[in-house]
Amino acid sequence: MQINAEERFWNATVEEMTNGYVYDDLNDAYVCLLCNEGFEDGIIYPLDGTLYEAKKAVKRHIEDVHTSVFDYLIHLDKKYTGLTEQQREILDYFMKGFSDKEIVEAQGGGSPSTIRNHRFKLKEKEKQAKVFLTLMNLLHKSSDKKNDDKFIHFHKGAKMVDDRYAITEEEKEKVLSTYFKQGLDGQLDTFPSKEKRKVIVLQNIMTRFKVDKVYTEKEINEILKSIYSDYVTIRRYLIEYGFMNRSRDCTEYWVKG
DNA sequence: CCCGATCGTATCACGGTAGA
DNA sequence: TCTACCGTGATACGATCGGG
Repeated sequence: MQINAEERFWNATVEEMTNGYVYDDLNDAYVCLLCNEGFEDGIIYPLDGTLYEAKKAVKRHIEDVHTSVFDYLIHLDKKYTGLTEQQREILDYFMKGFSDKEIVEAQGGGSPSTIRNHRFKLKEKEKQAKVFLTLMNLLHKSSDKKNDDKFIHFHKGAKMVDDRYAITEEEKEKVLSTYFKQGLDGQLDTFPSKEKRKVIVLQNIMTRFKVDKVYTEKEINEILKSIYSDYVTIRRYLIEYGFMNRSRDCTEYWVKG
C-alpha cells in the first residue's frame, strides 16, 4: 500500500510541514511532502558533483524543485491557505523582511496604515489558527482513544513481549501489504530486517499452519518453501519467536498454543 | 532622562462584491 | 436584491525605542 502525496501532506504535523519532508518508517526513506519523492536512508545521492546523504538530499531537493516550503505553501490555492489575495501578497512581503513603508513603495501605492492593519489581522489569524489546531487535536485524540489501543493480539508462546509486539492494526496492514505484494496468502517478497516487521510477517505465515496438527520437518519445509526461498531462516525465526515448537530431535513441529 | 518617531491595537466609515 | 464580508484608509491612544 503506497501512501499518496495528499494523504502524507495532510497527516504531517506543523513541524513536518515546516521542514517539507517526513521520515517514512516503513520504507526507511525521507519523503518530500510537496511531491512525494523519496530519498532512501543509507543511500548517497549525487547532486551537482556533491554527494548527499538522504536527509540532506531531500532538503536540497526542496530547494531545487520547490524553491522553499514557504514559496510552495503560499502559492497553494486559496482553498488550502485560507488567505485572500491581499493577505498572500503582504505575507510574501513580510517574508522578504519589508517594512510597512517599503511594502507601500513596492506595491506602488496604498497607505502604511492599511499594511499595519493587515499585519495585525494576520497575527490574530495566527493565534486563532493555533487555538483551532489545538482544539481539533484534542478532539481527534479523544476520539482516537477508542481505536488507538487496538494493538494486535499475539500468540501466547511469544518469549519476550516488548516494543516489537506493540503493533497497531494500521501498522500491521501497512507492513503486510509491503511484504506480501501478491496478497496475504501469496509469496513473501523479502524477509524484513527489522524485528518488529519480522514479527508481523511471521504471524501472517503462521496462518498457513493448523493449530492442532503435528508436522514433520519435511512438511514444514514444503509449506515454507512455497512462501519464501530461504525457508530455513523463516523456520528458525518461527521457533525463536515462539510461534512454533519442535521436538528435541527436530523431526516434529507444531504450532505453539 | 525626555522627546519625538514608530509600532501595535482598536475602532470607524466607506465602497466594492460574492453569494444566498 | 440584500447581506455579510473584505479591503482601504483615517484616527486615537498607549507602549516602546533610539538619540540627544
